[in-house]
Amino acid sequence: MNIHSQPDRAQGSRTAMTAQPAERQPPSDKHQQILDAALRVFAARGVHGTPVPPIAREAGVSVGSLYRYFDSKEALVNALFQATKAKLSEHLLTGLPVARLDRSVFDELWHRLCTFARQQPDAFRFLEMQDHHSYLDPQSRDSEYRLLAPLRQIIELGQQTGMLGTHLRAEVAMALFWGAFVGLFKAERLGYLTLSDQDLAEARDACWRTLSPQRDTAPNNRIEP
Amino acid sequence: MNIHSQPDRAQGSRTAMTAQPAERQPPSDKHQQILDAALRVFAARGVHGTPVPPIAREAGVSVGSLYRYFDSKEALVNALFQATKAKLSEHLLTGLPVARLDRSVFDELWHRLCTFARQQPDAFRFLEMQDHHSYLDPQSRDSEYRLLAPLRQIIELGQQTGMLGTHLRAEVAMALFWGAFVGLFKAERLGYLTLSDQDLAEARDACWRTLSPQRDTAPNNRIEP
Amino acid sequence: MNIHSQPDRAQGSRTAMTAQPAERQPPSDKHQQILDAALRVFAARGVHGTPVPPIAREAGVSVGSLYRYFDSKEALVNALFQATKAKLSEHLLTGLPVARLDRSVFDELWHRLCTFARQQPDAFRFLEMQDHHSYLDPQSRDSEYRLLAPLRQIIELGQQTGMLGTHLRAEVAMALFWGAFVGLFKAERLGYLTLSDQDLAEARDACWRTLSPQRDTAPNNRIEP
Amino acid sequence: MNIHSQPDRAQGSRTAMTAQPAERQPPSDKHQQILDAALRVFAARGVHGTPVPPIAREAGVSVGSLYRYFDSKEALVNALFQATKAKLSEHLLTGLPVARLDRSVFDELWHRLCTFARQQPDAFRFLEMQDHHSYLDPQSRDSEYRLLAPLRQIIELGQQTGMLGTHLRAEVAMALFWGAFVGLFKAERLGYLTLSDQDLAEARDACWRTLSPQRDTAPNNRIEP
DNA sequence: TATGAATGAGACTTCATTCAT
DNA sequence: TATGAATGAAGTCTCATTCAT
Repeated sequence: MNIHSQPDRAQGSRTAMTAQPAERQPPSDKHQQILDAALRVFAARGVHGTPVPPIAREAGVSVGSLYRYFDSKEALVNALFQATKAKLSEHLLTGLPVARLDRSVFDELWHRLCTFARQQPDAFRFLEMQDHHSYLDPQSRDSEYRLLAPLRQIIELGQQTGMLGTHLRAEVAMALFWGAFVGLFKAERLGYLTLSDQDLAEARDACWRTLSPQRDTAPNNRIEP
Repeated sequence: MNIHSQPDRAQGSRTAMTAQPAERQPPSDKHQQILDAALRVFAARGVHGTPVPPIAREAGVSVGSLYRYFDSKEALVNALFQATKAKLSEHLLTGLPVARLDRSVFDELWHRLCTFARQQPDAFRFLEMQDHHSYLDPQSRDSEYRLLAPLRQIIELGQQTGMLGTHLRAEVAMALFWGAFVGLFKAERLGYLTLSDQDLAEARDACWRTLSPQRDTAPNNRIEP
Repeated sequence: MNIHSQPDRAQGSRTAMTAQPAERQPPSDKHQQILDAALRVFAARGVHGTPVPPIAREAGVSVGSLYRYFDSKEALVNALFQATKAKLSEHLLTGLPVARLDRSVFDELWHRLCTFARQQPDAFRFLEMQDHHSYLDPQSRDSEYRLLAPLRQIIELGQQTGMLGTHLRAEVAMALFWGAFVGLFKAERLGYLTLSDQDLAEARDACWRTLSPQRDTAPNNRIEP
Repeated sequence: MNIHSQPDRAQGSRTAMTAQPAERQPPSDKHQQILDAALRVFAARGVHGTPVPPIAREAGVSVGSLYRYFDSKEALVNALFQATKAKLSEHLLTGLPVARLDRSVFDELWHRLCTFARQQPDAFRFLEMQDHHSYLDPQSRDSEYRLLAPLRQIIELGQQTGMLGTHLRAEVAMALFWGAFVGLFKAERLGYLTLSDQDLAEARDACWRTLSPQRDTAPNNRIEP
């Protein structure tokens, strides 16, 4: 059983939608070239820090052409955001066995996260950026959700099947887990550490422990001010 | 043993002060007014997305005055970054007993993180932003380190005294923990969940479990693709 | 016989005029301090290149005080221009025997020009500047004339008494002479040469020769293009 | 022997060109249009006194376009300074016979100076301005020298061949001569006189007399103060 | 269709002048 | 009267977008 039971249809319907007026060629060569170039320069210099001409230059097209494929810089950013989220979503979820969330599925998920962060650092960095809110449209914000929702479902499933503990609400568990993973690679990018394979394995095990059923609960004995 | 001294009183008095007449800091120090205003607008709209005039307006001063207090917008951002980092640093570490990192100290630290994120959401959000690298000067980057270094020392101390497990390198443990906490409040800010006190307590316990000594290690049995 | 037959009266009347409303003290201490300071900084950095605060600082007064003595920066520049022109005028003409323009009077005039350029280089440089037209008022332009007119009269007198040649109209003679002198010190200021006393004496003699009665006139035999 | 070649034809054609349709340079080269416009407005209002938008307007381009052709206002001023100095240099020196500096060559040089000052008054005025030092780069200062050096060589040659007197060091002679010429046209621009052809011829003869070998030297008998 | 020069609104910053103290 | 912090109009420059070629 796959999370994305019909991944191709979803992709197909999006294609059909934008192909209507024959004025945009979605998977055209240049379209993709521009997205790829934009990802590179945005990851390097940020969205606000990058004028349009360098994007076009990096893509090997003229500025005028870029505007034939995207209505505006903002439209380009949103398209890129959604495409990149979709790429991550696909990378993480396609073919992931989710009948039950056991340790092997978790390890697989972790592995996929790591390969994405390692192999597509620009994409990972771009998605991480937080000055997005000023130009992301509702649809883009939605694409954020389209990635997180399946992950939360997996966690809920794990809790229902007893593979994960119920000491955390699923949303909270996911926020912690996702934040921990992002924090790991952010720390590496900022130069605070270098992640060896062993580090990643140990981090994975620690995260699993966090999510798995508890054997004890330490009492809250915070120092009262 | 205290790192600094009297955190709560300082915090308390600041809170009381802001409740005074005009809802804003008293006009004692225009420098501070501008920093406060900048924090609000930067948190709301990002640094690149905020022109200087709105900052001045929010601070209740003219643009010219703003430039009397800060050489440039970039200088303002850096000053704000350092001041905010210092505020967080002070909030977290002042008076924190660090002779040994036991559960009670950890809970206190967690509590302080939560009160900071709750009481000063703009500061928390501003520090989280990731498009900083394009304008932060070396001194500002340094201030990042001045917060993280003590935290890492605490973790190392915990590992040496056996209160924390050694299954994670201290840097990795800190990156995971910090990322998890940030992820929690980021998820709330983005509207993915609402954090109850119980959620926070459960998350705290889960994080402690992650860091505390392990009783077992699950074998890596990832599905090979 | 003096050129300025009643120098004091002219000065006196100007004083009386501005002393009327008792709101400007013309020869007051600060008034003069500001003029002196303005001359220094204008000579060094140009009028447009100098903001008002540095002038006040150089004068040892506050900006507010400066504006009590001068209505505006433009008014200050005009007052300075007129005062400096008057200073030069006085330096050159006061007590100069002009019953007849013979060689000794010419030499005296040259000597005075040189001492002014040497002893008050800021004043000389300031008067030389040519971006004046954008802020000089008619009265200031007039002060230019008040210096040149007596000089032209001297030349005319010299021509009438036969001490100078009549091969040049008086205005033309004066423009040539004045330009030559200015060119000399401008070249030195720009670093193209260093003027020794002998250079100045030789230049003086050359200028005298130019103005004195001709013994021959070379025919115009320019190459026709 | 010629320094360069065919000055008059180049000059003539340029003159003819400007008489074409639109009163302004043909729009062949926007770079040149901007330089021409800048020369006009700078000559009229000074460099510091002229904002960028009027330059663009005078050139018939937008401000943004101006910045496509010149990195900054300062870069524009420097480019203009160098181009104008080169134009003057070419106008004066191209094809000038300099095997020996005799009267005919001197008259030719004078004629060229006059045509330049008459036909390109803006260029002449712009070069004369003295608030240049605050924005001219080393290369521009160098271009000043590239004009003066050949002139000084000509004077030195004239002194060596006995056509000019040796009573003045070459640098001094040149400073006097150049200053005298500048003073002449500056006086006309300021409205102190109007130069007829005869005035110019007489001034030319007077300058030649100043430079040519002396027959006598008057003793210095300045009045001692 | 593709190009990239041109546009001009709007960004950051300066500075002549004012005015509360 | 003296001060200098405050003001905001105006300056220099950038960049998302358009359009003639």
